[in-house]
Amino acid sequence: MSSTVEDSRQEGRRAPMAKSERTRTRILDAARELFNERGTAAVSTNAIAAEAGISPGNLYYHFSDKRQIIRALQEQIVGHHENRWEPSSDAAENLAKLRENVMAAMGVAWEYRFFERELLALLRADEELRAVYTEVHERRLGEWLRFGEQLVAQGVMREPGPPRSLADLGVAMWLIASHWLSFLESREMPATRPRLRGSVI
Amino acid sequence: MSSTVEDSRQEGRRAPMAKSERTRTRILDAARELFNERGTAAVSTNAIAAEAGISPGNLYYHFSDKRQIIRALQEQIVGHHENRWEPSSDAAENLAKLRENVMAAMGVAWEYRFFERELLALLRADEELRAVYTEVHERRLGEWLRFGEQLVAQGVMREPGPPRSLADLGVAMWLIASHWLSFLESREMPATRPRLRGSVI
DNA sequence: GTCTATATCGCGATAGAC
DNA sequence: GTCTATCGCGATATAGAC
Repeated sequence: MSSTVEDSRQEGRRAPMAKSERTRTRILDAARELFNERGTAAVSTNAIAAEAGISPGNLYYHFSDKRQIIRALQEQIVGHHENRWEPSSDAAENLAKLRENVMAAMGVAWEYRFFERELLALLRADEELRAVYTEVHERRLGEWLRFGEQLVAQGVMREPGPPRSLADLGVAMWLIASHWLSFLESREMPATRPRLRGSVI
Repeated sequence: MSSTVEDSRQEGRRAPMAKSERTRTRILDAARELFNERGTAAVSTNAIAAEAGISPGNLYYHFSDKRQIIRALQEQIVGHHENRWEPSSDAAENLAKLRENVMAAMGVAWEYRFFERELLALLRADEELRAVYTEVHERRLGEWLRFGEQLVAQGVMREPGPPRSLADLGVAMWLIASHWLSFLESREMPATRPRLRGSVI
């Protein structure tokens, strides 16, 4: 369920949802689930409504468009990645944080795996989506770089030798983190929590 | 164009194609191109026919189904990966082969990037596709393992320390090779040949 | 082999009742 | 806010002429 990820970084106690807000959320959950299974293009708004347990028409009260649904899901993803990678002056703490963040990134990548998968097509089809994506990832890579430099400075990690850079390492880690669980799934090894833990070290 | 990949492993001189065969090939090329751009579900058979320069009806003379087209593309992919990873007794030769194969894998992954991207959805939607996929990848991983063990035995490579194994390393390399170019593309750094070379070392 | 024409279906999106 | 009904469109797949 969505809760696996949902809980990790939200405020401890959630404000009671308005009725409208709850429906909106159920639509997004349903859409995410179906997108992951079949891909965005193969999922009709009708199917989303059915999965969410509402009428087709009602869906259009909350979202003007399928694209709007995808954009809303993107916002959720961005939210999940916010405010990690603040480097600490304590080396052990940073190492723990590194592990935790890679785990978290894997979890998010899994729950929203349709997004990484269809990334290029999605970005091509929606300029607004692309704008947000580029901006966020620019920022994220910068954060990772500062964090990585700190790790190197603290002797927790060796800098990769030329011609490879810290940025390259970041990219490689990002690629692995975002696709590892999907890979397991494709090999018919269902991605369970313990398996996730086992994947990180 | 497709030739980038097409040429790499085929017999030196291609037999002259029958008219039927040529149309079939043009359909597959068109489909691959469009699938990569927009994703399989978003591409109609009409669009494929148009891109291939034939009529919608004609397409159904050559393929009974969109699924059949995808299956045919899968066969091409499998063909491109056949007969690499035969370990040699010469260490330098193996190292060169490792590089060459990673490059080649990247190239294929790029030309057929829709396939990796939509993998889970595709496998879920087509039992036959899944059967071929599992079988081929089982075999492939075995080949890589024997190759990797040879590299270790020849002192070209260190075995990763526990709890990571040679198989894990293979998976990580596979993930990177299959997604690296797509990643570059998503960052708006178009994947050119030189960039490919630069990516491998 | 290839074309044009067409039947059938399901999707996206809106209108209007409750 | 939510539903049902419906319009218009485009997609798949087939039929039949050339």
